[in-house]
Amino acid sequence: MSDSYNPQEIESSVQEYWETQQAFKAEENNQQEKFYCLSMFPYPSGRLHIGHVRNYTIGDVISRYQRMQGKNVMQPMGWDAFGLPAENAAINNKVPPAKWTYENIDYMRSQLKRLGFSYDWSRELATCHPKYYRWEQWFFTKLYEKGLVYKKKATVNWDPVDQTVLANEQVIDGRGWRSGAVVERKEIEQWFLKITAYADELLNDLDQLEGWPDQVKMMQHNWIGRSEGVEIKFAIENIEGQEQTSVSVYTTRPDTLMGASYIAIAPEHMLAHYAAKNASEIDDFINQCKQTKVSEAEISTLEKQGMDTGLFAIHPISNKKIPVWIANFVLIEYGSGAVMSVPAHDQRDWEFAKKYNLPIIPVITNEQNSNNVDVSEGAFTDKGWLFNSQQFDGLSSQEAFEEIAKELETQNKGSKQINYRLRDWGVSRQRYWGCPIPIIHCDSCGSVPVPEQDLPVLLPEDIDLDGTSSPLNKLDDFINVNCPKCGTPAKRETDTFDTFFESSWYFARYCSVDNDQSMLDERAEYWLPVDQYIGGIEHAVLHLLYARFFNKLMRDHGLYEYDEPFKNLLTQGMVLKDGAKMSKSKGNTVDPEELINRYGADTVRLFVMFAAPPDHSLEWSDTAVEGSYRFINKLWRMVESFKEIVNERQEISASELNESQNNLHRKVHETIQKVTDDIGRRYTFNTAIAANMELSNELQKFDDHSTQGQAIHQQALESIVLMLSPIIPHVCHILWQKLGNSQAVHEVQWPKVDVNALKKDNMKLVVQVNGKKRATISVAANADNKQIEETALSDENVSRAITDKNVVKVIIVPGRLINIVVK
RNA sequence: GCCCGGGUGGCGAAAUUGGUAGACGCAAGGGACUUAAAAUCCCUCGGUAGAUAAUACCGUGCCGGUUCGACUCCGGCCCCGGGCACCA
Repeated sequence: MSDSYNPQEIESSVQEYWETQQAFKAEENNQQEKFYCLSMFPYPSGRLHIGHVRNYTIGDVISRYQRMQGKNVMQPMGWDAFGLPAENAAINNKVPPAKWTYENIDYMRSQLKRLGFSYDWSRELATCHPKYYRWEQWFFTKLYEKGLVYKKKATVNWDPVDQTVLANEQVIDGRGWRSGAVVERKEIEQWFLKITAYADELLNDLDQLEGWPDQVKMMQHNWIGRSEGVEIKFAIENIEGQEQTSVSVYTTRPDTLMGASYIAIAPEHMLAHYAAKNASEIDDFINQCKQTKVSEAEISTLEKQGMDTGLFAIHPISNKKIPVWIANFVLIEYGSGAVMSVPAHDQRDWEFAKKYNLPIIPVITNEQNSNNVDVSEGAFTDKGWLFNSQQFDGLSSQEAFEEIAKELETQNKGSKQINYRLRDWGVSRQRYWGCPIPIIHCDSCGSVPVPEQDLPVLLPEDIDLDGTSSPLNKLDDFINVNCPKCGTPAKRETDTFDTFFESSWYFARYCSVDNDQSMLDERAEYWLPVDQYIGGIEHAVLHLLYARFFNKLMRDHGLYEYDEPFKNLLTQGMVLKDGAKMSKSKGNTVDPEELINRYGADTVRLFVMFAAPPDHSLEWSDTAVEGSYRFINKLWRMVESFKEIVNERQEISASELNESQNNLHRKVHETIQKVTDDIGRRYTFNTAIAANMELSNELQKFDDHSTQGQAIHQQALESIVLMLSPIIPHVCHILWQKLGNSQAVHEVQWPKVDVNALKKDNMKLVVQVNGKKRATISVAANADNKQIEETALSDENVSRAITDKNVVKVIIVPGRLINIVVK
């Protein structure tokens, strides 16, 4: 009697086995090569979605594969537990965010366990727990002492009805999502981390990251955006007595300076406020510009609008007067909040100048000693040679860069400067469900960090939320404290950290998760850096840049020595259904739990790995899941029926194999070679699975009950079970036992390629004539080019294709094809 | 708007360094087994012509180029997706 495949039964029993054996508990061991495999931890939103399943299956396959390669593997899991959704749930359902979050964590943990991931659960962490966040509060106070933290005004989305700050995603068509009020930009005091102090290192160290996709490195490179240019000071006319009597601009194209025809400033610029004092239409315009949310995408897609301030700037070289305009697309956050506009040589400036009838002064042409450039249809943005530029005429753009910078420096009106697009990291959030910023505001001492012995600053958990302002502002017990320095009554900071703060260092804390005496310890030195990090491509810049930054901060604080946190990075694509990202609002989600109930975890894991390579987006298909289930059933039956014919384990004797045994033997080792490369190097799990399916198809046709037949058959089945065990671990655990093995499959060594088995007597070559396939020929594996050519030319189809023509040349690509070029 | 990806049969995909386009799977059609169904097994499966053959031509978003040879490289365009600093 043979058993039939019952996924529910075997999965729970295998999971129980792993748990009682503590099979995946990781311990530091200097005798063994370590492998730290990390998947981006989830936000505990309530239930796992398919994107999680995909991400964590990839991580688990890599972990199990590396374990079979003999590595000491650590794969932890935790929860990115602070964030907005908990507050929304609290408002909607009257349940405190902490309760909601911890309940979600419990549920999602049970879902992860049902999927059979090989996590070391003893290292689990949740960022909303004081045991975790106390260390980031501590670290923040250390950064404060080092001068890497400062306070400044920054813009937020303000809902004037709910009296609350809104996240960008809470602003819909310019209105607050709850109140429907038109949102305004508002400036408030916030804490910043000096990430710009590390801009050069963050940029240069990208070169070290050989295991990162070029795409991600390119995005970070462009995000940091290092540029070399000149900062130029334009004096403002008739503005004596004001705080600011000039305006600074930064340009990467000082060679176009003589073509500057106006200055554009941000609506929040000090000069804009000055100009608005006596002109109500300017004031109106500034207010109108405020009614847009704080996002670069939003601002750069706005219709370009501007208003003349009536002020004039003095051109630093020509001393001519040029007007100062307010423009809605100039960002106060970036640089000095002002730009010099050269409409002839910048497309955006050109469009603005056309719209408002401002002068367009061409000064660059693509021929030397010419003044011939057409800017009637658009700006000429290439570099070239100067004209119309006084003493700089005839210089190349590159020469002019130097000469103009020198002239400005001499006159004390500007200097060469390196600039970054990267801005300092604003970490303050005006929200409840986050880590309290450990600062106390004292009237006489200013901002005072909370002393180490008073940490953690606990977030009060039993609260009500109503959607207006932060509840921390209303908790007198929380706010009213004595100043740690002078002891007089003071106020506690009520802002919390950006949740990126927590996710910037969790990778390190897993190593020392139980340490209540310090943030990290020597165990971090053993495990770090992360050998393989896996997560969504949507994190390519922000999270991954902040984590790299935090890593350098921790290194510079002596917490450990490594420059970069993640050696290898795999960015997985989105999971789509009907061509759109799965989301609750679109109603196109698939609940993995239902699939597990129906088919078992192995089928779900197999499908998500088979449907597409990990970095592609994955198009969900319900029917295709059936196919994965069918394949597992087929594999099960193959093992069952093999057990019926086999008497006892037979050993392969290579010299005794007949042709079909030899062919299968070769196929087994070709498959091992391919699958090892696919999983170990290429991360193309889909083709690794396909190769195993191909081998299974051949094996199914193999009906040879002889001694050697059984030996080859056994090896083929065992190889398939071993190679698929990282992907479908439960069923492979059982099948491995059924094949007569006592060791647990996750502890077995990965199969090795026998190079002798790969040898072939003949090879097939394609014959092309003028690049078109005309025939396939078979020649001896050691045939020389002359023999290959003769065989090819004697082929019937080939000779037909070249009749009446002259052979010009013959190209032979070893082992692949032969191309006969004729005329 | 800016930065980064992607586009191949009815569908998901494969083709790893410029060398046989469509492996593997899904769906579909035909057949075997069965009283029947499910399950399983076998066959066909990019298009056109041809006889369900041999074979020929066309075919990897569009237009053009380089090459003996282009899904792959180059130039230009169209469409889709990700990110844009307070979603995570």
